[in-house]
Amino acid sequence: MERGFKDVTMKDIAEACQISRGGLYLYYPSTKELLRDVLRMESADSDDTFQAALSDNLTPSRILLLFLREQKKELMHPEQTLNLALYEYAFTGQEEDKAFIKKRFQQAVQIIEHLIRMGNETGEFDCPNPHDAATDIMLVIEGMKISAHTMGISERKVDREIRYLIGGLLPVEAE
Amino acid sequence: MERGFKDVTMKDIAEACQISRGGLYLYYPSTKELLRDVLRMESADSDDTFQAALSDNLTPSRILLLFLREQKKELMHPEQTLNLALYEYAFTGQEEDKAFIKKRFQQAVQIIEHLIRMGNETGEFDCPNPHDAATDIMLVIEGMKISAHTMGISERKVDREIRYLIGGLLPVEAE
Amino acid sequence: MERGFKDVTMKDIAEACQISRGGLYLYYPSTKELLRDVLRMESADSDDTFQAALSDNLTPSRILLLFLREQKKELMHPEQTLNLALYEYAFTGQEEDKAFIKKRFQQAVQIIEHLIRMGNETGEFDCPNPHDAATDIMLVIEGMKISAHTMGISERKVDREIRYLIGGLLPVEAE
Amino acid sequence: MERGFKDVTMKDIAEACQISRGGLYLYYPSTKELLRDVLRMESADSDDTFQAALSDNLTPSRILLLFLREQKKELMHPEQTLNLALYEYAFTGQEEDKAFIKKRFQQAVQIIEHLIRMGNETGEFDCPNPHDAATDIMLVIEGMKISAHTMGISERKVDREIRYLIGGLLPVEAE
DNA sequence: CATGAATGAGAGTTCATTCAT
DNA sequence: GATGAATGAACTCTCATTCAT
Repeated sequence: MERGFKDVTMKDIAEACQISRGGLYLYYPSTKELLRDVLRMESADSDDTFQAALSDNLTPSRILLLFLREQKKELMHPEQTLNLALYEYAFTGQEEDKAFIKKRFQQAVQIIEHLIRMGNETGEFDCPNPHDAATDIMLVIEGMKISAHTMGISERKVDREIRYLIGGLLPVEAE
Repeated sequence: MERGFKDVTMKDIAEACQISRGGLYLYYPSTKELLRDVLRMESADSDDTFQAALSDNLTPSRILLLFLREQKKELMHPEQTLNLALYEYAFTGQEEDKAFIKKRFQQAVQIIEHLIRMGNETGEFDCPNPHDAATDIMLVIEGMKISAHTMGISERKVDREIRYLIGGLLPVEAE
Repeated sequence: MERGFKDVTMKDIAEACQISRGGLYLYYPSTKELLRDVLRMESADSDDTFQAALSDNLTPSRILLLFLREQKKELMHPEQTLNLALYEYAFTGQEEDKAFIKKRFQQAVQIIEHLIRMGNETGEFDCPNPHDAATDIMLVIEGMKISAHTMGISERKVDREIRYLIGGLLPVEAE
Repeated sequence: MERGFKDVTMKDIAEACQISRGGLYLYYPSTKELLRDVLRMESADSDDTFQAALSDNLTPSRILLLFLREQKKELMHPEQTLNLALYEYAFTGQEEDKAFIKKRFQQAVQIIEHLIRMGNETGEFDCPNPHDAATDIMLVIEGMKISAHTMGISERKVDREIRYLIGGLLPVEAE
């Protein structure tokens, strides 16, 4: 979180963990493998959160809103996030790394798509193209994430964007 | 383009320019200042392109399409782009750098907003909220750009997304 | 055999022995002591071989030839030999180590000298200076050993050299 | 000379040369390349000495004796010699290195062979097989060199061996 | 006895940066 | 202006060695 991926050194990490440098090397041969592992753990965590929400019997629009609010939190405090490290990691990445990141993205798209379809059935949503809409939402989030790191993003803007995204899914008479 | 910002060294640049290291230091004290200058030049170039299109008397939807196609080209060949360097540069950046990047982004938003308004007048578009729509478009592009670097993006996906974005602007009966 | 003395580490040895590093340290405090022991064992082995040959009632020239053939085998496959390790060990060595190696060398000289004297008596050999001749033979062998490691040595050359050495011991009319 | 090849570090050399480590790396990427160069220079030096002796119109036996005395000097002070480094270097060596060392050895053999042939003509020597004899002499020298490093060698022994080698070349009535 | 986690010293290596020429 | 040799800081990585278990 503090240094991102490119700038962090094994020394930094060893010191932060209060472990010797040699000791750290017993577990990870480089920052790359280490980050990979950390990302995997984090990924597992957020999956759990998602599943919990789904099994809580909330309405689709409610769950989607919760998801977007969760994203908002991260957008407001990008420096408490591993996103910067993830991006830098991805930039150097081989195909294997790209596959890992792609999978993360597409899982999110699928879940949102699923929510939209459910909402279409309950009448909460009226979206002719759930897959494209879901992809679009995720790309906007991705765009906001990177914006948060590169130029900063205001809370107002995030809120407006969330409303805009949700608005696009609602039936016309509801707008 | 080859190394991004974090990995490139003054040595790399000096060699690529066939200049001595000491000589390079006469012009730039670090890769940071050097990249800043390169980005500024590039920015000026793309502004010119935009202005030229506007003064060519094309319809708003046509210009927007041209703009999106231009973006598509970059998305298909991210390694021939300075985006990676720009992102890495932004990640380390101080407020000054952020302001520079934000300005670039907002100029683009303004132009797109302007095009949408023009399109609303000519009847090509029917968009109740030009500013939000323009912001949304730019965020999607930003999302696709970062995706192109982190996980790769297929031409099909880009095309579908472009259609989706334009589709959102068209009058209902035109869909 | 694989790494020589300078390059081998306690880690290598522990792994090759499928023992823990800590466990290895219970027996040997360093590669030096360990090698010393291995060399001692090997030395004892080759002494036994020699003694066996002597008590087999072969003629002196026969025994000498057997000895030289044994050396030849080692010269042809220096990488299956501890010679490299021995040399590297000797290079770092204190007086104690030198004494050990010198003893090995001089024992061999004595045996060869003894064989030459026996051959002189039976008339197989005609060598006015058995001690010098024996030293000479051992030095040539030493020279070939080091050559085998440093530049390689062909079988033909070894054969020729063996013939040359034996030839120098034979009575003039036998040549 | 002090550390041999395996133990010497770039740091040692940098300090001995009163140069910074980074500075040393400007010239040599590793101790290997550095030693290679030093050996080449030394080799050139000793070639010159040899050539000078040949053109001084001394008798073959005289030149040979001078050569052997030169070798003796080195044998008496092996620690002022690069032999140890050369041996260790050779031990790790690839084919290229072996070829270099072999060439050195064979050049010496050729010169000695040449001297023996000249001596045969002048009647100073009576050696039926100059090539084998020359090889033998060089192997003995090699044997003494390695002995000097591994177990030490006394001046008396060297003298005796030199006499023995020369003796083998002289006509029978001269012995 | 044996293990293996942990430490810490030290080697290799690369560059940002300076400066005499 | 321009060069490029030189420096020195910092980082990676590997093991000899120790020690609690």
